Amino acid sequence: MGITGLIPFLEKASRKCHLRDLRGQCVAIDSYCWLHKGAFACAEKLVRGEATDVHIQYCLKFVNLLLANEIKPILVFDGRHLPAKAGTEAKRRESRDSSKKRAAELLRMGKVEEAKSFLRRCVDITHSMALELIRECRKRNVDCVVAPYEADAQLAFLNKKGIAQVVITEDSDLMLFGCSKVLFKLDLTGSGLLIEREKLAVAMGCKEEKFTFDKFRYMCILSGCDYLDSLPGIGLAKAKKFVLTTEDTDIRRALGKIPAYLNMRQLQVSEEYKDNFLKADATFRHMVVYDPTERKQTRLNDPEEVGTDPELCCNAGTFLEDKIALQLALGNVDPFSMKQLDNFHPDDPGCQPTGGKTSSWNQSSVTKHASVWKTNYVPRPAAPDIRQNFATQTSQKPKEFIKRPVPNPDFEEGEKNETIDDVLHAYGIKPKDDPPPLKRLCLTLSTDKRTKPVNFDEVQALEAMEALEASPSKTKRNPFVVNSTSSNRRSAPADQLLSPTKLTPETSSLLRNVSPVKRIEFKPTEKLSRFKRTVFANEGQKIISRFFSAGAASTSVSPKTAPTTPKKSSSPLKQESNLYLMSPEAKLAHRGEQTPTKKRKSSERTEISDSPNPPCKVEPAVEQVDSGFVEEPESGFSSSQKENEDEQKGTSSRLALDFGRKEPARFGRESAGQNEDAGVVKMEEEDDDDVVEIVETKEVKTELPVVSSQTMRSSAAETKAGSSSQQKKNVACRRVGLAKGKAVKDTGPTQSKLSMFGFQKKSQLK
DNA sequence: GTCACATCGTCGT
DNA sequence: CGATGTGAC
Repeated sequence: MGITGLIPFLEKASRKCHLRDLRGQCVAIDSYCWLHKGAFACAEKLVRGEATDVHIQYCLKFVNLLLANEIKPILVFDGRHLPAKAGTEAKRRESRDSSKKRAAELLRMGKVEEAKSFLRRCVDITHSMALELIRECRKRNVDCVVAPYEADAQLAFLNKKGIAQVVITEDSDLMLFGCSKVLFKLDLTGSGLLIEREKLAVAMGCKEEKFTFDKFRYMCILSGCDYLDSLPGIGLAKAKKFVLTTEDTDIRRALGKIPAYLNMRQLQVSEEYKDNFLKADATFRHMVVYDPTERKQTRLNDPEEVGTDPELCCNAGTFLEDKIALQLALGNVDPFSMKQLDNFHPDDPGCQPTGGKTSSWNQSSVTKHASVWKTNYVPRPAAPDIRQNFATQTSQKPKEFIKRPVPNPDFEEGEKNETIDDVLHAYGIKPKDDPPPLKRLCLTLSTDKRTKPVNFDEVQALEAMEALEASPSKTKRNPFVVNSTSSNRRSAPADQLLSPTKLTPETSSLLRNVSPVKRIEFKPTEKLSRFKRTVFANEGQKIISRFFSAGAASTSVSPKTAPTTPKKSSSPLKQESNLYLMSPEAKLAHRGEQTPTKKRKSSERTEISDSPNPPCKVEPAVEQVDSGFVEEPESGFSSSQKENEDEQKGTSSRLALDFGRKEPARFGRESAGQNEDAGVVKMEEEDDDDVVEIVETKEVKTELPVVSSQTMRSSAAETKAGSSSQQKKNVACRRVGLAKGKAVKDTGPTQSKLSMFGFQKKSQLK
């Protein structure tokens, strides 16, 4: 939920920012945001448990964008749920569950487009999705950290510790956790909205000397946060009024005065609310996080240092033993089941980056950045303006924020100039030859030539090209390059290395025994709005959908693969009904038309490969997981085109139950006690397993018009064929975060993004 | 002006 | 998740 309305509220503390302004810095990312947005592009596949990597590729686009701007990314993932958030999680699950029901109902009614919108809403980001992304990052030497609990606190910790100078997220909560710089709304052009802690006082309309970060945090909690609902009738505005009015430093006592200060006589502040307020506050301040450099869990802030009653930290998480904590932080174990899914270890010579399979745009896919997971990792020094922030913070709240650990003499002279630099950047003025970061920060206005506005596209193109051709031999300074001869880094003594892993193929194959079958029951009881009924009343009969293109037949499917096979719930009788959400492949299999192998014709492949933007194929999700499942030949992940082609050819061999092997999007919990009903989509949980089986009823299917999916696809193919080379270029450009080129400037969104970039200001300057 | 609530969009093509 | 619109005070 975050803090409702906080981002607009902090408008005065924010400014437009482009990634190029963060060059040379280290950025920690709330990866959930990317995964969630990426999952929209392939929501149906995810919900149905089909293999897809669209969401992963989407995230990698951002990663590449950061790399192209010479930024070191650290991807941070959510870990276990805090007890304090159990309610929120339950609500979300409920919401997903109901979306799922409505989607199924709409599908049953043949309203596919409507259903899709609901399918999108019930996608859950699972840890296995995170792990897919983590694996891709590992190949590229891009750091990932799974938070013990919430990614928010972990991000703040990396920021506080000086490991990451900026945090990228969509969640306004990050500000509460005390991040110094947070970049919101980052898009694929590289621009976003930067909110700085240093400017919070301005945003709150509070004098600098009267402002404390506590006041800001109290305000946010009062207005309602994830850990505590607000008092009725209290939002950000009232909360602000209160925290700026009260002089009482004892927050508990102050809370009692809310009704008086806000003229809300009817308002009651119970002791319970006060307790919960203090607990929520402690949760924000002291959540358990992971320190990758120390390889142990710690708290975001030490309760003792700030005098917080340890009792109040009851919702801020508990510590795990170091070894398990490391496994969790590396992403090797599922945070919920704590099952071991992988056995990556940064010290293991067998686990070194191999380079990810990427498009031709990024040949050198292994970054040169120093990994936080390497022993003796030295956090990069913050940029001067960041350091200034920390200095300010230190003077305001000595104990809450520490100074960056490693001072760098290179930065000592640059502080004043950065302000000028900021201004120049803000006005879109940038030197053509952007000097290396460290040097750039030391430039003065008088010595540089940065007076000529530079076309944004050109700048980006230039930078991207530079990044692409970056090689160790270039004279260009890359602040992240690991220099093995560097004196401030030394090899870790062998005895310091943790034993790579105790895992054996046997112990790590926790999926070996997985034979999942989930069923869920849906009753088509919910009603559509009158409007929707009107709109779709006539359309329903014409809807063309691959959901319904697989023909009739409903022979039972016997799972071919798993050593342990789905059992009772996959009885032929049950499988016979409900094919609504079944993948096309599954349906084919359902019809008994599967072929043993899925061999793609090279001619089909050619079209894709020759495109400037070939789908980045990645390794199968099961690659490093000894799941015990039989590996599909050449299955891997496939582009949507590939899926379609397979579907078109009808040569898919995927079995109905196979798609459960890639852990499908998690569905909401089964609502208990529902009766079976005709045309009901069902899921049933068994042994904590995650294979989802959703099938469609015969009866309904016969009511629905089955339209050749060939028709659809041929029209799609026409569209494709018509794509010009310019379009292809545009696509290719997007991959590395370039603006599309002049022609594209005319398009609405791009234009608006360009104008976001300071073109307005430049014109004002004239 | 402020708040609560419902609804929509997030991608990609 | 945020953004937006609407209706209630």
